[in-house]
Amino acid sequence: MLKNSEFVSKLRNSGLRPTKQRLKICRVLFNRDKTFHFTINDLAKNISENFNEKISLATIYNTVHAFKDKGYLKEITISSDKSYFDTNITKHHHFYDEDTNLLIDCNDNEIGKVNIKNNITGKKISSVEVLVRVASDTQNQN
Amino acid sequence: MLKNSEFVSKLRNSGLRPTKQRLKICRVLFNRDKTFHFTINDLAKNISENFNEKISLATIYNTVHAFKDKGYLKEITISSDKSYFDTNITKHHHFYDEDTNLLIDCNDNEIGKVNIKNNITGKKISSVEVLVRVASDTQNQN
DNA sequence: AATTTATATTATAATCGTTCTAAACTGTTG
DNA sequence: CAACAGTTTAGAACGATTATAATATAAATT
Repeated sequence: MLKNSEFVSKLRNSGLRPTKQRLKICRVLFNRDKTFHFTINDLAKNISENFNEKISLATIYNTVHAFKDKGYLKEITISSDKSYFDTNITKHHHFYDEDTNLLIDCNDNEIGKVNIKNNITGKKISSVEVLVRVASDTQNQN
Repeated sequence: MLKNSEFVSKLRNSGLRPTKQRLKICRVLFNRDKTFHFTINDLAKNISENFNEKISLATIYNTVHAFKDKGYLKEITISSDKSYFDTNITKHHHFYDEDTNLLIDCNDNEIGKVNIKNNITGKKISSVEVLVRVASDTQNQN
């Protein structure tokens, strides 16, 4: 629940000009109680439905990627044709419900720490991500 | 290191006709000592470079997806624009080297069992996948 | 506050990977 | 070997994303 002026400084601090479009997208993404998952398409739809003034699709792509590069968003790839963004940028894992196509955040109550015993020599771990796919009992398994 | 006749029955048993193209792809994918990771593009390139007779790209897509659906291949999605297939169909996890774009299989010596304490109510777990991204120490982290 | 400069936005075109199409071909069955 | 269903093929179509280049805006400079 940030104020507009807070978004302005957040953007300035990361070298992004606080344009009308970026501030609007900030409000849509970060002016909330809870974090959430979205696709570019979800976001574009949300904006076009809830505001009279439209934002070009190219700008939406640019902004989401800029926010991701600055660490304000995380990208979660489910399959080659499904990419979600997450406003929760803390380390966490996900359930993916194959019935509803919904992502659900996990916390330490659901998935214990992943124990990495040996890393590749000379490399540093940049992230560890667990994806648990779930489906209703009656569903086909693979 | 399977013989051609073994591929023929393997295909027949899963309801796939053993066509010339599918058998050639079987030989490229499964006539090896070690399992490996590949992209559709890798495979198409491999075939066009190493055989005089070409296979249509559509057939390569169809075949890889058919093999995946039959459980002879696993798909590993790294990011929205990178999808790999794995001829190792056992349960295992991966390191992804961001410097070289190479996938490396993990076994239990590298990553311990993932402890899923609570699943979503009414759902069954269809898969659990861990992806550990690594990069050289000097690389930018995110 | 006007001017200059750098950066961002826009609509549209271009691109790329993948899937679709429909005609020709091949494997299988009787 | 005839008939049929399944497969392959080249090329078209598609959809998501990125590039383009003109216009607009923000910031820096005067």
